[in-house]
Amino acid sequence: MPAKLQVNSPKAGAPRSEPPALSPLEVEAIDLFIGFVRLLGMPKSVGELYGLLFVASKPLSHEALMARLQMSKGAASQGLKVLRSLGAVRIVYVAGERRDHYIADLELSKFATVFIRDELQPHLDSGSARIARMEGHLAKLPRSEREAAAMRMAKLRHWKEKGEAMLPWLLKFLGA
Amino acid sequence: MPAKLQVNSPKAGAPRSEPPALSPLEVEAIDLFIGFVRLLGMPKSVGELYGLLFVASKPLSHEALMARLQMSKGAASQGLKVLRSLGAVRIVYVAGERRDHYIADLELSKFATVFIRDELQPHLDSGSARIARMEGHLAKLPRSEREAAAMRMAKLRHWKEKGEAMLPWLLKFLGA
DNA sequence: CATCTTGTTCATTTTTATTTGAACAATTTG
DNA sequence: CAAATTGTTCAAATAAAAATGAACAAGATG
Repeated sequence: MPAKLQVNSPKAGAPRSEPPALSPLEVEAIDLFIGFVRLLGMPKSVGELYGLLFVASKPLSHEALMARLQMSKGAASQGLKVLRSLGAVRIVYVAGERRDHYIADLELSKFATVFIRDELQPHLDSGSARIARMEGHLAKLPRSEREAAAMRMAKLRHWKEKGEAMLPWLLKFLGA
Repeated sequence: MPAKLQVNSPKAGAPRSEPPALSPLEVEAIDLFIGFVRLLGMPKSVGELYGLLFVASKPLSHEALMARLQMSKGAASQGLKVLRSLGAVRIVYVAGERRDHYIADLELSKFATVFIRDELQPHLDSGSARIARMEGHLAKLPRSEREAAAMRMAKLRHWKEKGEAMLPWLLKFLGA
């Protein structure tokens, strides 16, 4: 339902001008960030919101975002919540405006940092317990299989350590 | 339809014994790799297949995988195709057996390497052209917005370079 | 304090991703 | 070479993820 975009003209009458279409620059930025967030397994609405905010020259309200991206109120609300939680976006006060206004934090590292903390870290952290558990099961294997399996466990441990060694480095790299 | 799993007993009669249930070790491995492949945005069937193969003490046939994981023939075929293309799994010849048999390549780096090559690289590679395009659009912006936007383009370029600098290092790390 | 505005939540719908299973092609076997 | 086995492909079914929109809560405003 594209028609009847918004019926709340500020005071009355005036039939709410359409929000300006997206400029080529904006489209390009949105497209870029859609790809980026998809890579991190996030919904594309998050990329749309961040992309538009990234090139916006001034703070945009929740409603402006929603209107210009033709996105539902709910989707915008949820996407902005995610972006806020990443620290990728920030609410700024705009004089005389009642609505929340958003600006992008330009530190792209925020995305990666949170991804590492929320996705990678937990996997590695639970890894030790898991490997221990697996080594426990090893004992019950027939002798003939035990050695090969033990070798695989060693591989796993090796990779876990490798991952753990890499993360701090990665974070430092990103943070620099 | 769990009944009638397979009616092809090697020679005749004998009503095909159920495939052995998954051992705790296998379950643990499968669970581990499901998480791992999900992280890379792959379907969980791929993780199931690789997980089972990772701890298997001998090559498993397509059919054995399918039966033990209770997965359809199609899913197994497609999952194995993916794993083969990653180099994470290999077909081995088993004397006297007609069916293909698979073993896992234990180099987990294969997953990451292919992910980097297929997902990250292309994004970075298309990045230069995109930034150039965006800088083209910049010229058409009103003076007031141009500077802020130019700054953002600089940020983008910076991150692209950072990414490009990181990849070779990452690959070396993984490959070591 | 009644009314409006703004934003969030969540049940429902829509869209997208994955799996299934049947048709097919290829290969083997007797 | 007919019959049987094995694996792939793909249309259809199912499951999972995301978006919608209406109900609601929390302020503002007069």
